Amino acid sequence: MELVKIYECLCDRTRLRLLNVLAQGPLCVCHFQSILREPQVKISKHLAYLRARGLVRCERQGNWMVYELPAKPTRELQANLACLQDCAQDNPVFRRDLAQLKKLAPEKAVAAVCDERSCTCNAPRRVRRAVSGTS
Amino acid sequence: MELVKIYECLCDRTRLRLLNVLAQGPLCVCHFQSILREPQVKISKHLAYLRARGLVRCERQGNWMVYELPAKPTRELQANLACLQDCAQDNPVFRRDLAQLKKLAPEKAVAAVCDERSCTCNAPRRVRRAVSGTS
DNA sequence: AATCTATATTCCTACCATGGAATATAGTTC
DNA sequence: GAACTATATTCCATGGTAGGAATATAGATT
Repeated sequence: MELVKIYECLCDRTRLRLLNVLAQGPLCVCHFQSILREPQVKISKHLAYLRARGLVRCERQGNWMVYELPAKPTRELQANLACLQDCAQDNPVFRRDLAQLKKLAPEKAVAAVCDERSCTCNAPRRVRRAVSGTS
Repeated sequence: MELVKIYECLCDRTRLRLLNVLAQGPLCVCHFQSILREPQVKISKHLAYLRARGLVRCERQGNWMVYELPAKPTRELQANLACLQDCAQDNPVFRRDLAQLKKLAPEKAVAAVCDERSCTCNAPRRVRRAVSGTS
């Protein structure tokens, strides 16, 4: 039963948040990181989980991987994503995520990829490197 | 997030079948057994799982436990049960289960409890007993 | 080619769920 | 009250999943 696979994807809080944000349009991984404020491994793994089960697709754009919902979802997937959208209305977590999304890309409704040069998502790594240079 | 709990309940094939049948009305455990053709432990455990998470209620009637969907489900639960109903339309397993249900209770759309005397759900046990009596 | 950046994968640990066999429990009937 | 019926619970083994730390990879930049 394919339906079970869908529900398996939906029964994790992080994955629900990812899908909720993705419903607004394609997005790259580091934006997910800063919107959900979750570590890179976690985001990446859950996206892989969703990808393995056909709930999302992804495409490379330079350094960035852009994730998106499938163009032609199953009837079952479509119904459940709509249901999720519906349920997300009231939920403070989901609403906050969408607010964060708008902050990252205020001009267009949807943020696709980070700025050309460097995105600020992984700030900590740059800091660590600067420190090591002082020795 | 309560929504996750709902999806956790939905991500098992047996539980989906139980909920699909329950959408037609209250039902006792042994009817579930014969409709799904699954062993008693399995049915009972999954019903307990659903009960612990508030997806079903139950009430004793003599020897029988009658399970039913909650009278006033959450908005979220309501939405997801409706979505499940929608998805179940096409699914052969779900359809077969409903057909079995109608066979058990053709007169009324909904079967509540087994016959007064003895229900035929647990036939194997009676056989075993007969055998032991021959010694 | 060396370095950097964004993302993925591997390894590990802890936990939770599933399923079946056996057993317990709570009503019912005789 | 003893036997029976419907259902629940316990015990056990197995497998899947989540999360983090460390590491790998692929493309970009210098």
